[in-house]
Amino acid sequence: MNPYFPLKEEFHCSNYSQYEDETPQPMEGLNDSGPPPFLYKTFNMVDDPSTNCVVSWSRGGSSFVVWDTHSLSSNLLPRFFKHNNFSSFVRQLNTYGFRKIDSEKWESENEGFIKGQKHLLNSIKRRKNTSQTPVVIQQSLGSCVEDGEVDRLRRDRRVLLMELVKLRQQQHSTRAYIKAMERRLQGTEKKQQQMMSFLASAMQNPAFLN
Amino acid sequence: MNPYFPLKEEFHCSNYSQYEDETPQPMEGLNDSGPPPFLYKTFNMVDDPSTNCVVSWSRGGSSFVVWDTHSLSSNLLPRFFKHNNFSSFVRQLNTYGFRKIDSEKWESENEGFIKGQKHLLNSIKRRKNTSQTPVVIQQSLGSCVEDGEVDRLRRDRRVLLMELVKLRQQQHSTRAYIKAMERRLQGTEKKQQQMMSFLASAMQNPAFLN
DNA sequence: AAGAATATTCTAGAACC
DNA sequence: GGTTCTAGAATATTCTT
Repeated sequence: MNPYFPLKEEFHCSNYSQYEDETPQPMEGLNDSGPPPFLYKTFNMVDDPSTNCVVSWSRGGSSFVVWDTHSLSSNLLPRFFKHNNFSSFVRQLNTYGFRKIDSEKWESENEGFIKGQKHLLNSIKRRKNTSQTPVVIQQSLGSCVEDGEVDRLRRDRRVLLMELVKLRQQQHSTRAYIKAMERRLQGTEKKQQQMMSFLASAMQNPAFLN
Repeated sequence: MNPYFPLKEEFHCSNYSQYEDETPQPMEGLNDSGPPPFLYKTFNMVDDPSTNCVVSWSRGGSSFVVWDTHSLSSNLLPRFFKHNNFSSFVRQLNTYGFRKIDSEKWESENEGFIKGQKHLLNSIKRRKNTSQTPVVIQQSLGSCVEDGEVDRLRRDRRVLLMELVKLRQQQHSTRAYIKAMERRLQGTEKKQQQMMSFLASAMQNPAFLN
């Protein structure tokens, strides 16, 4: 599976696409690189009305449906990505937090993946790397105490100890991260509360705004 | 994806199958339930010479090749299994210890999966245990020499391993907690954004509030 | 060019049946 | 045990600095 194939087929969907919207593209923060390639590529793929018979937005526009997985992998994926494997596409979706939401159809969803809201793609975060743990714990089944046994045991213990130290360090930094996040969350929720009460006052006395 | 579709296509492979062998079927132990369904179904599927253009044994017969994944999933899988998803098929192969051995072709292998050796299927074991606490540290009762040191080392190792397992579990749940918190934070910050823009509108046009 | 981030591939975990 | 969906892990590849 290492394809560089040209595309052979064209689409002749019964195309009910009425030149949807223009996705105003909110002029992107000037020094912002924009959403990750995978996200905007997928967005464009879903958004293209000429391929709605293969993949399209759902009715509400808050998710998308792959109507023909074969055609998607054979014809669409290689247009946008460097492969034609549906499973690779799915892996990426999961990495970016998409969820399959229908056991009958192939329909997937993500809070930041909304029809006409391309700017929301920036809110989608890729899941981070999990800890690189080599794990060299190999088991042994020495029956009696052989000459190498003691050495091996000593080596094992050393490796395990190093593992432990590393894990503990990881946990330490993780805790720090959690603390920071908790503070952030608290702050945000407090601000939200304040804004709510401010809004309430404003609604009771609109003059207040001036 | 919950299909009960009839099969539409037939195979017209340029069939170079010359009535291979008869797979002597070594009369199966009488009180033996035989290999798991997945294995013999897959074996039969691969072995069927009429579908060699879709899936077949490799030249040596020690592995098998899927030549057409689309056709396999659409036409062959539903004949043998209760689904038509290539990924589900692959999942089962992995569960039974098969390995993909060629990055170009889709070729997979298992020591017990050999052309003409159906009886070997019985040697293939399904993987099950999840948290493989892999090390079987058996305190061999009759340690031969210098038992003091060895026993202590063994005890150390056991303790360290348990420590490791515990830490890993902790980390796992910590990650879950972080994930939950990240979601929460994201939601809150989004709401806040929305409220801000709402407020902005309201301030520009206070009548809006009524 | 090193090092980080993202993409692709293959395998495994986990929930559900 | 089987099917499905998601995640882990190992490489590739690309982007950044």
